[in-house]
Amino acid sequence: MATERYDAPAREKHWQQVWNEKGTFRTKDIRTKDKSGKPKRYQLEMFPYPSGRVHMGHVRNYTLGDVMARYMRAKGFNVLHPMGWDAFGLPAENAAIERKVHPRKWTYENIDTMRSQLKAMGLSIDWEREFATCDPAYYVHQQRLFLDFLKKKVDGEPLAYRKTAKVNWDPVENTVLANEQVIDGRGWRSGAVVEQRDLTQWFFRITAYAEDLLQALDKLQPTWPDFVCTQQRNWIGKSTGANMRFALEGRKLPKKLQALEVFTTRHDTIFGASFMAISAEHPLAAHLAQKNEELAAFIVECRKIGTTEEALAKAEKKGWDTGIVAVHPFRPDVKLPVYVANFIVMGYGTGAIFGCPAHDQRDLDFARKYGRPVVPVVLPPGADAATFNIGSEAYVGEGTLINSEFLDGLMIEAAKDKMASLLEDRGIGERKVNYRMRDWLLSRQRYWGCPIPVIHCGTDGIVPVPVEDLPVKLPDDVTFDRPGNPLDYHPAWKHVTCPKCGGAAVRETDTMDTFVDSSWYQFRFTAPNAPTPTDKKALKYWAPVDQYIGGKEHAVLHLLYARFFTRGMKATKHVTFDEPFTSMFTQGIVVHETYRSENGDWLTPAEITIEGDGINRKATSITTGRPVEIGAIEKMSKSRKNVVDPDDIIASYGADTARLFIVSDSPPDRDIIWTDGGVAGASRQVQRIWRIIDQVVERNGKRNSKSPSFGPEALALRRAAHKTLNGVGQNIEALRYNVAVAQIYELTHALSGAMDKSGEGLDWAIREAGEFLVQAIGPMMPHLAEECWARLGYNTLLAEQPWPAVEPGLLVDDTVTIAVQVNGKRRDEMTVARSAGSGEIETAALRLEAVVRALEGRPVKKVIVVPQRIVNVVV
RNA sequence: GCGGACGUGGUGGAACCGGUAGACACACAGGACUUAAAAUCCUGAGACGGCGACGUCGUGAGGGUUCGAGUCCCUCCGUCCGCACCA
Repeated sequence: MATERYDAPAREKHWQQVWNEKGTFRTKDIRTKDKSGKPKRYQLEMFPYPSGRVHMGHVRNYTLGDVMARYMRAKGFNVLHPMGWDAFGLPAENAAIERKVHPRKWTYENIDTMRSQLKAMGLSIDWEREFATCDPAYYVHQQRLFLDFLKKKVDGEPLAYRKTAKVNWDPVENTVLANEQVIDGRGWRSGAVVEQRDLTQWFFRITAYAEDLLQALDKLQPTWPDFVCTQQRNWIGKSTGANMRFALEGRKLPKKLQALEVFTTRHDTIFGASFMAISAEHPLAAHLAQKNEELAAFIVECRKIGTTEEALAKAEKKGWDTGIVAVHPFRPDVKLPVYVANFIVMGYGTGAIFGCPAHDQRDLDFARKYGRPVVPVVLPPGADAATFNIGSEAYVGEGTLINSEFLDGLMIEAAKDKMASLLEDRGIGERKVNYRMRDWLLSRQRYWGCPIPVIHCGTDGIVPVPVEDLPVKLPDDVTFDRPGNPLDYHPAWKHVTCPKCGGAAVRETDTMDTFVDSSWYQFRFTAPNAPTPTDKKALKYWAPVDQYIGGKEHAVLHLLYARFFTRGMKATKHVTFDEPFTSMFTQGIVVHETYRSENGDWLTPAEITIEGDGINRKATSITTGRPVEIGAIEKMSKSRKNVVDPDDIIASYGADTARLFIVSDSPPDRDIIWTDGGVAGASRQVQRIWRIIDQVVERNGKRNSKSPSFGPEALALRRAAHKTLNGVGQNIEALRYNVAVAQIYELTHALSGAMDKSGEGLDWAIREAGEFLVQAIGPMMPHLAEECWARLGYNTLLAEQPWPAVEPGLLVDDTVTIAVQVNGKRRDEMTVARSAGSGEIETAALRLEAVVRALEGRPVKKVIVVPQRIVNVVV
């Protein structure tokens, strides 16, 4: 019996079945059934897109979350740990086009596959709360939220609204493309040159919360990764400055265009202004272009470089002199020529600037090219006003104002303040805060998404679909045999009667961006069957999510959208708080070596064998026997073929091995290199623990009896066991799983070391340490833990056991080993009683032979004693 | 260009508040068991010098603060990520 190998794949199926039958991980409905009075813990990982099969990134994500969920359950929390599917999206439509399979069928087949794969991982998930966002039972509530956002006004404007926006239009596919579908200015599928078209689109007014989303980051910072907070701050892009208006001269202009408004953060430098520049899309440019073909051509040219970002950043600054001039507001005799310039973006500020070349690099480049004057108005500290000159680099640092009349001598901030007040007094400008973030464009001209529940009526305009008519369901009978949005050319679906006047009307055929689906799913899990989007009681108990875990790639969009949506749902009375995720953790990716055959084809790890090690490692193709080049370690991807299928690992080694590999060695937030060697190592550990527990059982210690007195061996083992359990718990809570695993290994060493000893109370201690070991591995290797628990003679489930209480007295040793330094250099160490005082330690240290030798007879100047830590003898 | 993160043995990594750098693991070497191998167990190991006790050096580089720095401060180098003409 003792030498039997643990058959992980078989036993794992068994325990999964037991958990399933007993409903071990089913979370009780808080509204009716749970009366436990336990504190709650909501553990959530980003739900997957059902792309087809589970990949290692999923395995990592859900393992990390499951360890936390299982640990918290053992710690006495009432845990909510749900799973669902981010099921709308473009790949389903691509599959429909390429393989003639309906998006719904494709999606649900993938969900079935992936659900069974996730179940094989042994995740402690309440599968009864599962939902897919493509289910009308889910999106009906999303449509309701949309209608509430449509109605709700924040600062006088509705949260959902329509306006025209530029979209990427593929003239061959006859459809709108997402930015990532535009490659080098061409449609990814058709290869046609993409046009910019104006379409009326739906938006969420996320900018209404720009300031709040920014401010609240300070409160999230301690429990969110720094980089996520900084990226969100940059994305929101707050800048404080002023709007100012310039009178225009030189041509007859319509009233609206007679003044040019600019946004600036450097209103202090107005006396250094030497030109004005407006965007090619500015109304003034459009107006002038009507009667000027040359300008019209220039505008078209500007628009072209707008498609590739790389070119955009490097493109040479170009301008077109309109012949119009702006009057300097403080020096009426100074006229500033107005250019249409390719580096001014319409979407930011007012789409127009005044150029101050001395203190802005872009303006300087432009001024040098078009021969505009460069007058410094800020003098760096210590520089001489008479000789200070701008060369090829603009001065953007601190300093005092010069050449600026009434601003002279002021520091930049003071000058800005004075200038802003002056603008306001004169009525030609005002203080202004600008944000880079734009409103969230949620319209998608796609079939496989949540329909936007409005109706367009010739007489009543935009009419919301009445709540009782929801959901607006997607029609099933659609075809993908021609380009464009199937909803648009469906023969019947969009034709309806107007809910207001009863006349003929048409449905909105746009569907929602799938980021909408994932912006509130975390709340739906708290009451997945509620008749309203959220259930007050359930939400009050469970929300917000205590620990959210997911990929770094969602640092901005998904997390920012979810934060906005929570605010919107608060404004519409669906939730009572602002932030959806109390604590956020971003995991690293799974990477693997790449392999290429002689003719450059990528090969999968399964198609090759490797021999040797270090620089002698050689890879060979299994099918051809030819040498294979071992390439860089990269993110697992289908295109590089460096993928390992989780199913293969689970089938041959078991889920616990995969889970252990995921959590050992690499810190969860860093990238993890998947290697065969590492998997084999994890598998060995699984077997080692199984054997140790077997030995523990053979040893036949009893723990149910009263604790005996303990000899030194037993005491040492008990200390190790209690320290381990304590450390493992702390490290799991801090998501430092790799350190927790290392501590578990230390306990296995202590246990196997004690196994061939004997001593007073040792059998008892071995039994205790064995049980602690099983408890400690529970969150990470739950199947093995159940198997060991049963082997220890229990007929209960380990998953239902509380985390054992540690005895505080066993966490500290009676004696401590402290280092002894001479002049900061370690010379020896000594073991003293923990309670030893400074004087005692000092005398003992000075007596040490190594210390005496190092002193070389020199007089001791000072002795620094830090009890329990270190002694430093200074000479 | 701007912003962020990181840099520790052959490798992944550990080191709470500044207090014995290298826990734990992988790979490696030696040994035990075996006819042999696999599996398993034990031992060794940062580098350099020395038979040895031991000594010197050592956390990307340089400087600083301190009795004491992987940890704090400054400068530089490198890697990765995000944003990218944002006025």
